[in-house]
Amino acid sequence: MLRDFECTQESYAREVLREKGLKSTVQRLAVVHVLHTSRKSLSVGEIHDRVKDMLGTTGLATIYRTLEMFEDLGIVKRLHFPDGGRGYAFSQGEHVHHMVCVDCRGVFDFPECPVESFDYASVEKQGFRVKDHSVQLFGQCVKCAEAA
Amino acid sequence: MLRDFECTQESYAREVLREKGLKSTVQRLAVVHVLHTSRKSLSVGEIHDRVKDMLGTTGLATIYRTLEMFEDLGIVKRLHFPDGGRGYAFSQGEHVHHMVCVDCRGVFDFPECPVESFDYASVEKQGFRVKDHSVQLFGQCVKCAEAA
DNA sequence: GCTTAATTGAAAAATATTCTCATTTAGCTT
DNA sequence: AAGCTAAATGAGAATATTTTTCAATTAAGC
Repeated sequence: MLRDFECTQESYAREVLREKGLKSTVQRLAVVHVLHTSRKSLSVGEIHDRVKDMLGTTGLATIYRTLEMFEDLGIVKRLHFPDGGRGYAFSQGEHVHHMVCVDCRGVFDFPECPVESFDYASVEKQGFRVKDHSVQLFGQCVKCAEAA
Repeated sequence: MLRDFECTQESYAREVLREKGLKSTVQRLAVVHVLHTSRKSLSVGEIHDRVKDMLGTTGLATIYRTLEMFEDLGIVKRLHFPDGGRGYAFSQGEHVHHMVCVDCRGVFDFPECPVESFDYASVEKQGFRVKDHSVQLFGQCVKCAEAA
């Protein structure tokens, strides 16, 4: 049961939490740790299991609450896979997009935004006011491409 | 209990189904009808309710099975909302992206692909082989913007 | 160290999704 | 238009997922 797992990402999370007047509980920091040390995105159940490994008993509801909160705070990103599955990935900073390997669910960031330069004219002609967007690339990472 | 609801979209679905050797059941065609006549994306429950209105009794499992199949066939698109909700929208043709109104869940197509011209170089430098992508724009439609 | 509001855990409740299998039906074939 | 057959459906059980409730615990400021 490991408890000292503090590093950059945990400090970052602490700060975001403090700014919002939220508490930096061991459970929350453990979620950050689990996510940022994982190369691949994790399901709620996987996160729960790993946090339990770190802290001993931990309620599943806490994981759900933490993930929802972290998503609002921009600390984690929820990913949607073509097969309908969901995964969570650590995501420091605002505007980062992700590509995910559909085989291993590995997550790779890319900071350039493919939509940035897109001309919304045709869209806004319909009166639609664009406020946000989500972009995900799907494919295979090196390892999985080689394995296949 | 309406049963003659055949029009372009239903014919299209029939054709796709026939090509794959799948049956064009009333339930499947009803799902197509419900989706393409709806301006907004619908949840599984909403689709089920509306199909029941059309056909009388209809099993929920059938709705799930149909939606999964239609997604594979490219007839419907599953959308993911920022609040975690999911919705389904009719989506004739291959490469169409959607913007969704976060208030009314209305769906608006746009055929131009914002990612099309994106240079994957930085991404593929990492060895990642991009095979597909998902793009969704979030915002407000005219009506909801005015109402707010 | 104390205090207090925020957070957690555990279990129940509410939802959502999948599975099973007997029955029905679409799409041939004749 | 009746029969055949594999595919599809319905009903409900079984699972899985997510949310809620509330008493007990804990982080953070004093």
